[in-house]
Amino acid sequence: MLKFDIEKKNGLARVGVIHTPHGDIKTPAFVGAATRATVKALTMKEMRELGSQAILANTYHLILAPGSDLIAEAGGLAEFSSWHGPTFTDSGGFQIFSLPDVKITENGAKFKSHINGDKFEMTPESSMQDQWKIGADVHMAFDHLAKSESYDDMKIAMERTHRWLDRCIAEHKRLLGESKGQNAFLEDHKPGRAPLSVSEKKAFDLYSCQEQYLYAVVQGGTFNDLRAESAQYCAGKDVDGFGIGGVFTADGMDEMLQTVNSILPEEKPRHLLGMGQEPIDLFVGAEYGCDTFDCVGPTRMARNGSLYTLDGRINIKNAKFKHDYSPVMEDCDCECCKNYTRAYLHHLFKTDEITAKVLASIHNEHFIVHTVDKIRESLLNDTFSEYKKEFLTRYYHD
RNA sequence: GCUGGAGUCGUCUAGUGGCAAUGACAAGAGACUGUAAAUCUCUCGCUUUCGGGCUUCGUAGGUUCGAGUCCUACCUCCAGCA
Repeated sequence: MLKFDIEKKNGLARVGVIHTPHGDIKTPAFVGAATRATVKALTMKEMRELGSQAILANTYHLILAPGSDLIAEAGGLAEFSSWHGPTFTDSGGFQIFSLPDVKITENGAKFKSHINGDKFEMTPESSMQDQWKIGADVHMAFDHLAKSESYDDMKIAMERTHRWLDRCIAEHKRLLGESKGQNAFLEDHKPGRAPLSVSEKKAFDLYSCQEQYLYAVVQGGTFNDLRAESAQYCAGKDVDGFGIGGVFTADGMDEMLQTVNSILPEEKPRHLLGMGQEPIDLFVGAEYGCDTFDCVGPTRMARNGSLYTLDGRINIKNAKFKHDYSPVMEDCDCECCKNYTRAYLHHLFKTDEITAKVLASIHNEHFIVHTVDKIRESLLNDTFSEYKKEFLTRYYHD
């Protein structure tokens, strides 16, 4: 069982530490989105220096390239990417269900690679196997995303997610073994049966002495009764934590999280999947009991020239920054703000220099990571509501 | 000086009688939430009560219902010859 210590509670909000085989995560924490085993435009060294505690990679992208076998062969995600810290993988469900041609059956999802058209089928079992080979500390269950926002579609997706969750749990346990030395996966490959492939052997050697953990994913869209039902279902399962999926906007998120996190067992960590582009997502998420977050927003915004400041986002490409020799954000101690001016960033963006994206990504990722770190601090100091009010009033003031 | 070619929105470019005029870049603005995203969208002659109005394709004339497109002269640039 994944070890999670709660240091302090305030309503649903809590401050804690997740202990993973690759190190601790002080929560609440923002996890960098490293979809293809890299945080776009940034090195892992830069990620460490800007204060990131963990990264999240994506199973869909990694099975397309370079393949989960290769990552196992390379020694797992942390070793392969040189991150060496706590890692998460998303199951790939979200990506697959957003593809144009995807056939869903009870067994799983059939789809074509967006890169070369190769045919794939992902099932709860295959997602678990791929994640096992990729070897992140925390895996997400393979879930089914609704094809529309309608109640009926949400219900269908939720119910299938629940059935798939049971299969994910069974396969996860089989792969890792109920206890060390009693690995069911190895039992399956006794002499006379199918031998272990090289990558399976490699993965077995790597992970049989080390735990990997599984989070169930709560679905239900914007419907509180479905969210409650989903949370109830997941809460009763033998998993290490929970992902909360299918959330796209902060509107109504407080009520939804209140429903879900009041039901989920308090002692297990919760990850709010994909939210964190808007600071309000992080304040509301933490306030209502989420422990970790991930989002591609900060780095994507950065690559497109939209930079966070305490007074809201600015578009550094705007002509008004041409002669602005102040840092992107006053009192920011990131590598970008400590050394470079808005005018310089403006110039780098206008001339399409690679460094523009690097510096902007450092700043945005730092901004979001530190905003969550400060939320943690404020929860410890009992100043959360003041901090939230002050931050959001200033940030969202026109 | 002669011969040939060329001059179209900030730049390059399409255009061979119905054209405010193609495309690209540049410029200006916007979007982006479990990343098919170093991506995508909009504006880009001047105006407008959004119907339109006005001024444009080196310059000046001309032919024509109508000219960026045809004719004449001139100006500028390029190539070759002197």
